[in-house]
Amino acid sequence: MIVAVDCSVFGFDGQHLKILLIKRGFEPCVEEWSLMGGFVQPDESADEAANRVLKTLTGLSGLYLEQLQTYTKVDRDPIERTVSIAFFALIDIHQYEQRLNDQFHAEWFKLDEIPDLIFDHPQMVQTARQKLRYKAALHPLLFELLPQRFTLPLLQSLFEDVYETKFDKGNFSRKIISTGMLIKQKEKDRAGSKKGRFIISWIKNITGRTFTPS
Amino acid sequence: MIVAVDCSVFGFDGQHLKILLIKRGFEPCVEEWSLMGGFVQPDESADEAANRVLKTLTGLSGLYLEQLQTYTKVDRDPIERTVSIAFFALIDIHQYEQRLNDQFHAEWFKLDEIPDLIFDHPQMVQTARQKLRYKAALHPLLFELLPQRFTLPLLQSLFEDVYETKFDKGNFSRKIISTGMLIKQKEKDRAGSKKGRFIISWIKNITGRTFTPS
DNA sequence: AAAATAAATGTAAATATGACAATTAATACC
DNA sequence: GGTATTAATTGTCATATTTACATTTATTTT
Repeated sequence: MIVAVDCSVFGFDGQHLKILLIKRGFEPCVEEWSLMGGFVQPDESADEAANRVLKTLTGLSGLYLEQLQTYTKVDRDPIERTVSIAFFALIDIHQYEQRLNDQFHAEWFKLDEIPDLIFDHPQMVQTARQKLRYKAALHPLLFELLPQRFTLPLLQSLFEDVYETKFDKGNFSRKIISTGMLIKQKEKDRAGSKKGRFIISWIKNITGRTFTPS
Repeated sequence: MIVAVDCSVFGFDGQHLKILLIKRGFEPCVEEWSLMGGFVQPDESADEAANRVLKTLTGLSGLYLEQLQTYTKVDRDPIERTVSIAFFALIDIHQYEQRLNDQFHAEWFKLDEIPDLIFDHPQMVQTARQKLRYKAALHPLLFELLPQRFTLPLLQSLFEDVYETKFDKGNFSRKIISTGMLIKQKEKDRAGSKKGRFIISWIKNITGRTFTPS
């Protein structure tokens, strides 16, 4: 039986949460859109395979990567029996090397503009979205989508896009700051603002802190 | 590559949450304890394989079954490269047919008395426990471990065992009743109680209700 | 100086939590 | 019948959290 991995790669361009899809260059289903994937090799685990695939696609290592679920329907791949271990990955979209776009015919899509996908990839994407919301409500996760240095309004707009709602500015600020995960920098980001927004960064691997936006 | 399933089967005997383990009757690791598992056949999905395995082991169909995670370390099986899709199942321990015990050398273990297990099965069990707690806090799940008809004190002792803590009787009752999922029956269970406890049952598939015990 | 806007702070109602006490009800046992 | 036992429900109260909305302060551009 063939074992594959498929990755839902999320990014945030400052406006919207997006997902990275590729146009397949090989059979079956050439020229159709799909998640980026690959086969698990004899000498690697699924995590290693997913990391390898992501490195190839994005040029980045050490991305936030989480196993989602394994898809095993008998006829999910029309050619040969394949089970696919689905992952989702979070990346700082600005670190993504655009030159790789051409090589893999990759493109970022807004989540409400996703084209038809092959196989059970639509399901994978849906499950990935659900899990992202579910988990981000309890764990500091969405920071992975931002640059190391960002601003509070940007963070808020990310949360708002992920949860498709608006949050109160004051409450959001209080809550997010109370986690103790953010470090306010001296500098400001002056782009498109009179006063300028403080740059903040965050502490990875803080133990045990969880939060939910209000 | 070989694809297998392994199931953490949970039951509740009225006192403690327990897990069903088997003593392997075949190589590798004969006579060692392990989760019940099996190989995914060419004509079945992993869910179907898990259900088949569970049917064989417990005599029961339609158990609550949830995919956990897939384990893929290269050398996890010393004989041949095998990936294993881990599941956890919840069963009403009283429906379990004891006669199957002998056939599979199966035994129920309290969670703090689990023997050494083969391969990465200890990890699977740990992940299953975590997920059970995590999910049961937000979804009506633990009912699956009880008979169709049970009592409130029994439900509470189940929660207390799962979360290894005590809950306030009044608060627990208010909270659990406020979900609207319970139906109080006319009859009572008189075993070991002066007054007798009302039999209750629960409504499956109620939409969207979540709860956490206090 | 005026306008803009980020960031922080204030406040108040509504709701939830958690601990504990008290009451009511049903039944077994003497 | 009376008493003990325990299930089930209800009361209460302090505390914490959530949510909505308003205000203040600070910083910078024009």
